[in-house]
Amino acid sequence: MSRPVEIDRDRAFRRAYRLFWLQGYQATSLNQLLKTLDIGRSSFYAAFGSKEALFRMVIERYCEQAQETFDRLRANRRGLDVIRGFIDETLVDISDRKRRMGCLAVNSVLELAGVDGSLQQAASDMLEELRVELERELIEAKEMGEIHPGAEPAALSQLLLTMFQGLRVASRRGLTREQAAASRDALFDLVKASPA
Amino acid sequence: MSRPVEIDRDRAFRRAYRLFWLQGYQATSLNQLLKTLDIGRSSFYAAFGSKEALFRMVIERYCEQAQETFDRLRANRRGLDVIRGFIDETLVDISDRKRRMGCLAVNSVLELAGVDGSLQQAASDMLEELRVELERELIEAKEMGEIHPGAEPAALSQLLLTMFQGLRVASRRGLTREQAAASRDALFDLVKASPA
DNA sequence: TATCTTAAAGACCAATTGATACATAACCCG
DNA sequence: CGGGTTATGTATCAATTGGTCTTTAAGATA
Repeated sequence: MSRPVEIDRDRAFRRAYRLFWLQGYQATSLNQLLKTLDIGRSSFYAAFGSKEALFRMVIERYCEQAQETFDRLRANRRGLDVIRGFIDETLVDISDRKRRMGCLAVNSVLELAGVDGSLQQAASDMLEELRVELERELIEAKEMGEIHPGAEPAALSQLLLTMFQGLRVASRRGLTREQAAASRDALFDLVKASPA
Repeated sequence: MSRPVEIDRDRAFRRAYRLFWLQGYQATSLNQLLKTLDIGRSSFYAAFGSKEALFRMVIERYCEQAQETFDRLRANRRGLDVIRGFIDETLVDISDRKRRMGCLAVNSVLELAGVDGSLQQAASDMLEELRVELERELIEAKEMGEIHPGAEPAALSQLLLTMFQGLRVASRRGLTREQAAASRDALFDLVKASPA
């Protein structure tokens, strides 16, 4: 039939994923991508369409990954433990280098504000999805009696998301594992106490 | 002696300030700057040195502005009221468009992570300065009995800064005035309650 | 008025941007 | 062993990037 594909698309995608996450969209040039993915220009465009299209896929994949993490955690936890697990996996129990990368969605929302509205929206949507997941677990936590019976999961999820976003900024500023753990604990003290 | 300056440097600077804040460093091209500042290339380089140098000045000015806001607020408030005033002025009582711009320091910390470490550091330093200001007022608040006598201003200032950063992200995502006000109130409930 | 100093306009620069076109090469099938 | 099909390598593209350099112009002083 034809010449077979030599390129390891998944491998290339994973590298692009990491590079975009690390540097952001604008700061990542096509040449750097080609070098990092170790593929030629033609292969790049054949496989991914364009730099922007690839970034879109990366964002999408990032969302799925977060969803998968939630689903996995829910297999053997419930309520606040799910949220705690998510924070641990994304903020505390990771290498310093990875913590430095922050959250791709948060990074993108800020970087792309004045560049590409629809890309920014995609990133923003992901954060809203995260909030919904948080709310879901807060509802569960309320039923389980983990949090105050008068607490409002919707409002509380908003507060949690804000804290999460703030921690991701701190993360990029060099938050240490110890500080991350302390923030997590403070966060949970706060969730359990609210409303006073 | 010589030909007199025609350029309104302050006016140009103010425009650059706003443009960088709105779009970020990378997304703002030199040509767009020249058009917006309404000056020629020569005048630009004579007045500001380079795009990067100008951005540095903008960041610096942004820090001063925040300091001035704090100083002004302290003229007739103390403790938590200073913090509340700061939040109101930077997050609540502003136009939707301005709220959309978020915080230049937060934006820059995320955008410049993979671009220019020293620029990023400058932005990050500003946030640390903000935390120090918050801590100062929390100490005052503690002496005034506004917050729990067992509260630790250092830790609480960290929490506040995290919330602040998170709100600035939310801000760029389109937080409304009402949501901002609600977040502010939730924040203060939390500060007064802590530690439970 | 002639000259000196300096500001501003704009031509020009190499380098890089993301992207395309075309040529080449690899493989399957007949 | 060709032909057909498709993947890859490379030359090339116009546009834009931030920045410099030369020229022109404006005023002050002598």
